[in-house]
Amino acid sequence: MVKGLTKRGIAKPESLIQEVLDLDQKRRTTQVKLDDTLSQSNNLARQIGQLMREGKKEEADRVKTQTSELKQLGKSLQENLSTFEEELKQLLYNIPNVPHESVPEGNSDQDNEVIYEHGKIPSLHDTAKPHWELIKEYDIIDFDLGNKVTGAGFPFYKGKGARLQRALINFFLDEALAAGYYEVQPPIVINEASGIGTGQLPDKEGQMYHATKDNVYLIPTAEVPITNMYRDSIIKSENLPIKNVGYTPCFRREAGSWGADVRGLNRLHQFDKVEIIQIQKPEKSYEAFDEMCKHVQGLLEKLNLPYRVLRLCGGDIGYTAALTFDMEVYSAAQKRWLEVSSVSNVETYQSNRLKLRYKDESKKTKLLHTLNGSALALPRIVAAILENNQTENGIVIPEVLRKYTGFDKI
RNA sequence: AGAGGGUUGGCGGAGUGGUCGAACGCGGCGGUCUUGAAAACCGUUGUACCGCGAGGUACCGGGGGUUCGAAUCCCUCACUCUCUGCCA
Repeated sequence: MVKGLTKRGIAKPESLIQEVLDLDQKRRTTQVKLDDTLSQSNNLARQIGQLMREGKKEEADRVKTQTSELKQLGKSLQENLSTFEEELKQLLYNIPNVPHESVPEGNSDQDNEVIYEHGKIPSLHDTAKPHWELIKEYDIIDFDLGNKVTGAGFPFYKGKGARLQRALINFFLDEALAAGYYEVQPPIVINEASGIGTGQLPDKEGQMYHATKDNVYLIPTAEVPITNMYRDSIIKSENLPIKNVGYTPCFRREAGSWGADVRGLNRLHQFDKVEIIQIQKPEKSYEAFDEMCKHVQGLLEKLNLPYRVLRLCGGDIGYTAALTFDMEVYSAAQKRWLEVSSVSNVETYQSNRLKLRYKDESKKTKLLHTLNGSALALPRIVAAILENNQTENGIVIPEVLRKYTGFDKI
């Protein structure tokens, strides 16, 4: 654990862990004392009840005098206990997940490991354009209109642009269904408890749109509502694994960093995504992880997009994840790799907060593992399709999408 | 948004101050009976924390209060339902 947290660049994991252990010890001894005190006063209360029923009022009154001291003690113990519990909770909520042993060390995305590459990087003609020029030329995505109606990062998709988008959503959903996922359409607004359940709160408070009047948040990913479906539940072993897929818009405030890297569709405040999630027994969660990665790779192969798979390093991996693979497609005109999917095994980090459990063979209640992955995030896929498939006389729609789009060229 | 009702164990649904963690029904699990199954009957059946264990403690939407004692009384918040209004 110390090693794992060090990979994340946490300065002194040892002292942090020691702090947690100390606090837990204090919590425990306090609770024992409290339980004992309560036990005594429960006994006295029972005695009084007994005496009252027998009509021995004076005796009951005498016993009553004994209770006040216990009550006082109980109260202060209770206060101590609550304090310790609250401190412990705060401490634990602010510790990220411990990375899987295969996670490489590193501080930034520079240190991520490329573990697989697929497809040939297309060589485009000299006049090839980046997608932000193509969308203007063909009038399929309109940022100016978005600026007018909402603000930066909220584009309009128009005509064949809108239809391409819809085609991709349907294609991704159908592929997931074929792979055994169960389709859900979750709410795209969540309450605070859900945000805490999947770990967006308190860590990512600033990244979500917050409707303060009702204290609800716009989802940054469908992972939040779809995983929170199972908050506070004990899943029957025979119903595992749970495999759900859902399409939703996603909203991210993404404060900071604007510039060339985030031009056009590369980063938006609102975007569409099809998300797959799995809930699986601990011993099988890494099988599920591989299956999910294969599924995502299959999608990219069917779309004929060159891609690579990265194993994220300790410095770049998300707060809640134990292991994350990012899938990046090559966007030929920008000459850049764009992240289009991120598959994570969160292990028990979320289930612990969600109280998401199952009964194992020996009928013990145990925490499940949760996994999530994009399959896929739309805008960058659109960007890559537009750029990679551009020709002198139009943009060629990938074969697999044509039955969804109803046209084969833009 | 206004008025009123509700929130109890996997589900339904009792319970208005004292052995209530909670009747009863359904469902689940185990058993008897049966060639097998159904029916019937008997038993069992929540979660968490502490403890080697016996056992103890907490939880009847959340938080607080009254009381020796609260599922039951009071305050407060949330959610939900019905009616009215508005509305895709």
